Amino acid sequence: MTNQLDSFFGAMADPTRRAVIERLAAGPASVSELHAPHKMALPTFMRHLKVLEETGIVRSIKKGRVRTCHIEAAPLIEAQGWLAWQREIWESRLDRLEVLARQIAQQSEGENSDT
Amino acid sequence: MTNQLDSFFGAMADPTRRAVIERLAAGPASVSELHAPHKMALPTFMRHLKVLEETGIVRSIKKGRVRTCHIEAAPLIEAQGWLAWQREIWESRLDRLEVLARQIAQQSEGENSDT
DNA sequence: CCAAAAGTAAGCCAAATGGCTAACTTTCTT
DNA sequence: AAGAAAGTTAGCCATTTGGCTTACTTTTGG
Repeated sequence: MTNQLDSFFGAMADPTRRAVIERLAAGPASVSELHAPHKMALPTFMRHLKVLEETGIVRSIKKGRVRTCHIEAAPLIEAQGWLAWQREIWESRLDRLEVLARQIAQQSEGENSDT
Repeated sequence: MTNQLDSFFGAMADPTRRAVIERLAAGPASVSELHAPHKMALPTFMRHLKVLEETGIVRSIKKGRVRTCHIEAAPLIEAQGWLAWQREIWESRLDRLEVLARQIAQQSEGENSDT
């Protein structure tokens, strides 16, 4: 995936990975602790963790045989910023759009609007 | 994908689709207009549009032979909300985490922290 | 020093994703 | 009525993704 946002959104698109984020938001945890609530095999789960690390959303340090993971702020902030930015732009003309959409809808009385 | 957030993040993970959102934030546009800046084949592009529609991020109405697309607010707002929520939780303890991480790092002087 | 604990590594498989072409439908425009 | 314009359908293909098992390494507790 090309840039920061690509990999970030890609990482967040999976429920397991979002659950890990939610858990880590409450504080750091070991791989096994993070794995416990998920019924998939450990190696499978590890790959989700790896995705999060490669994206920079999660960091980890290994002490002895235990790897402890924690959240990294920057990517989340960037993504939130992008969404906020988009929202600003289109919200500033949302009322106009609604009007426009309604006009088009009325002009096309008996027509398909979906699929 | 299970819930709203899954499909939303999934949709946003593709650069073509994000570009479409960015374009549509500036105002509605026809399929061909949206397609123009992208060098992929039309049918391929159409499938990106379809993903956006199925996710509810984009709506469209067809009048005559032209389909006009516009942005839908709700999903973006929900996603932004989720991110903001996460951020709140973990930012409230970020300083504590930094301290903790540093402690662990020091305890494990000559060890691997990655891979 | 030996076994359990905690990760890692390697490889296999099915389904989903993202790209293509070719052919078809519907709606203008002339 | 003919042809261009704007989508749409269908089907093909390569890569990626997300899941699994089996086997291995490194710590650590007894």
